[in-house]
Amino acid sequence: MAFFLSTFTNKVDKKGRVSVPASFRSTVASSHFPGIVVYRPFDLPCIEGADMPFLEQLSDRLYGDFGPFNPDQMSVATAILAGASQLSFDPEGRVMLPAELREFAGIDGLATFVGLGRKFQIWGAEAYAAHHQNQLTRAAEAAPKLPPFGGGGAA
Amino acid sequence: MAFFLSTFTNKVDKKGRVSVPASFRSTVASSHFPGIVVYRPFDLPCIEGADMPFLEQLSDRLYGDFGPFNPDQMSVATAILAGASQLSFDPEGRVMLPAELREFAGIDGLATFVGLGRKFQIWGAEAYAAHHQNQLTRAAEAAPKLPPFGGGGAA
DNA sequence: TGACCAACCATAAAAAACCATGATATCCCA
DNA sequence: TGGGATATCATGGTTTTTTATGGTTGGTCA
Repeated sequence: MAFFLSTFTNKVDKKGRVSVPASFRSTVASSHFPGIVVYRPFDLPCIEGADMPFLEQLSDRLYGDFGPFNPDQMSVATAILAGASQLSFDPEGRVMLPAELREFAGIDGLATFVGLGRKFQIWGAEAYAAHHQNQLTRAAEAAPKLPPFGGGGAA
Repeated sequence: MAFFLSTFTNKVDKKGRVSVPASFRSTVASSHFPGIVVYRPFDLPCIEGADMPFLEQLSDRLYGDFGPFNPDQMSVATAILAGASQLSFDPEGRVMLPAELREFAGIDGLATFVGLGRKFQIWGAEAYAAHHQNQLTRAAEAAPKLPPFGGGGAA
């Protein structure tokens, strides 16, 4: 499954197109849908994205645990899947960010792609600068309190 | 199997025809029945739909989990399978929603297609706006209680 | 014959492909 | 090791195609 690292800032043109960082493109290239999937996270004012297998796994996992008609499962599925969009690359490696998500995240002019492993986030460039500082501070406090990783399995 | 994402709102014309979102059409194109199957859900005032393999799997799973003569299984099978309709696309990619389901869901004028992974829903546009808000609230409460997703969590 | 349904045709708007360019970074060879 | 050639990447604009939508026609079945 795809793996996203590093931070990149690219321009959003007047048509809403933005180049996806080349390393993000290559890591999703092998998946059956050669593009990205973006959705609106619960709490943060940004766009979150991943590859298609990530979303399929999320969907199938929810269905598998609760059967296809559990109300809590349906609410989470609605929140994430219904607001998600499949974005294909144009021949130059760009995608069109949905206007609704772009407005929600306040992205205008510059978009910052933030690799977070199995998923990534897209922020307005200025908003990310502040968020990044917050996260660094918080991480320094939180890291010592994390439980130990299981020895060798997927964390 | 087909995978449905995003939300689209399309017009229902005076003959009852609705364009199925292009991405929904393409994801069911590979299935042995190149159309959609719609049925009336248990609790929600909307139409639910999926591709044919989903319904087959649902049926097989009911029989497999409970045996072919379990009364509960039969009631679920009757509720969903007996009321289901196969809808083919016209050359422009539209379907005719069965009048009974359209009335049940209160769909009139605008129909909202809501991708939920392996299945989707069709709502009257106004009714969905309210339902969606409910779901978001509920999801925010339910999400932390769900077991962790593979690959690092979804939100 | 009349209601209904499936194909056909037309059109405007939106999205995708296409083409061109500047800027980096990389490679290759003297 | 220096420096030109080359490939990749990000970016902007134009053209073509797809989509969604509306209406019309022709056929089918009660």
